[in-house]
Amino acid sequence: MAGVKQFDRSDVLDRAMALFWKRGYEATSIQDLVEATGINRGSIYGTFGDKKNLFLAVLDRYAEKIGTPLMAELSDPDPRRAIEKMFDSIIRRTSDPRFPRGCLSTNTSLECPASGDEITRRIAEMMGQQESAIYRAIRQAQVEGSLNSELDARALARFFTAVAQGLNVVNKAIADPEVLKDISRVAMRVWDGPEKTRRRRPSTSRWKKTRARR
Amino acid sequence: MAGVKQFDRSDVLDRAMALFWKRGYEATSIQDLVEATGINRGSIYGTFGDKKNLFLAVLDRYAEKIGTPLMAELSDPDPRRAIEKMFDSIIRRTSDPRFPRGCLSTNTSLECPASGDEITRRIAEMMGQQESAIYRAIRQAQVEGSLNSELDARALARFFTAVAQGLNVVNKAIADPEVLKDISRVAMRVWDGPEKTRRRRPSTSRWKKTRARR
DNA sequence: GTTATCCTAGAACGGTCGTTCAAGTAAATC
DNA sequence: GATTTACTTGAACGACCGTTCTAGGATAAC
Repeated sequence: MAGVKQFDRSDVLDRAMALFWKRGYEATSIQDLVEATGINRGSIYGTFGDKKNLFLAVLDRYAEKIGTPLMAELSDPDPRRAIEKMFDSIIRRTSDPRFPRGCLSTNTSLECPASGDEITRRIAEMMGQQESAIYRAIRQAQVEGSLNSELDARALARFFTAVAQGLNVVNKAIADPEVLKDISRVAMRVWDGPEKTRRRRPSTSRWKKTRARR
Repeated sequence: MAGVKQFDRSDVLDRAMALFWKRGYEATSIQDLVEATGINRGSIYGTFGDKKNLFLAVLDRYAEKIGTPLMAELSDPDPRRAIEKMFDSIIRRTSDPRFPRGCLSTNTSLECPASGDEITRRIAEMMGQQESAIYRAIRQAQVEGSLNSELDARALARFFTAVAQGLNVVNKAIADPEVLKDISRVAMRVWDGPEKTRRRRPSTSRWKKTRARR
């Protein structure tokens, strides 16, 4: 058995993803990955480079398999429904035993293996994409007239992004979906609060700026 | 120089805390701690036991130095002001160069060095205390009549706890306090949203239950 | 002043970390 | 069928991990 790859790249990434997701980046060793994926050390290094590069490939896979479907929930023309669906999707995954707790990128973000490195940057980028997707959903509804244009779309997007992260953190600590539903339910009340903060001049997401600044 | 301790325990814990906070649990080695604290390996093991026990001592110190002052912000009789102050305190710490990014317990919670171990339990407990403190502030205002008793105090407490965690996550990724202020500001709108979820029968925090279940 | 006590200092432990490499083999190419 | 190519395999690398241990010296007790 040689000369041709004995494994499927995506399959290996999925198994590696499960391990990193469950145990974290630092705590997952190459030996663990060898055992979990079934392929040899040499093949891992030959295919992905080193541990960091493997993890970056895993992050891409994560964005594709978990992130993209999550953003797709935002496609509902009613932004409230859209964001509610996004939260529901997060909460639903919580109860699915196929997935480890929390969120791979949130987990790794806080683990922070050296600030300012490529992994941290990549994760900040993913968070920025999430905020942007929410922002677009809100803005579109405002342009179409179905949502009050006085609302500060950027602030709302930032808020819902933070709540999503909060859900992931809480979920890591406690399993009960009822807690998460409470959080989501209360968060949904911000739409028509009385003190509508004045809309500011349009500003881009700060995520990218931060990334460039480092 | 022997026969009597050459270092101050709290001082060592503070230095260890800074390191764990900045780098995370797994990524911080005993050697790093030796260099940062200035005391010898033998003294660390003699005083604190092993790495895990040292970290648990650091967590206690963290609760004392960071957690307690944060909870104290909740003492304002107006629960809205109380929680606003708590958020402001988190955001203020963000801009203070003396403190590393994020929150030590949130960071470590997601790093998760083996689910169900003592560290994880201890952190879940700390989150539970935070939720309880918020809950008490809300309930008291309801009993005193300054806050609508129809509001679901438990759900609100869970929500504000999650937002606090979300602030910590976002802050780890981006430095801009304006983003955090947006999040806090929007979160404050939930107080008098129109669809006041019905108050449920009183229920204790789920944190402890989850803890016991493991 | 002697003894007992407790802390310090740094060498040393076995184990595991991420990574590399030489040897071997099946498929592809001609 | 010979040669090349590409992947697998498992041993081996040095470094560093968390932890232990021994030697030695300053203090406290008597």
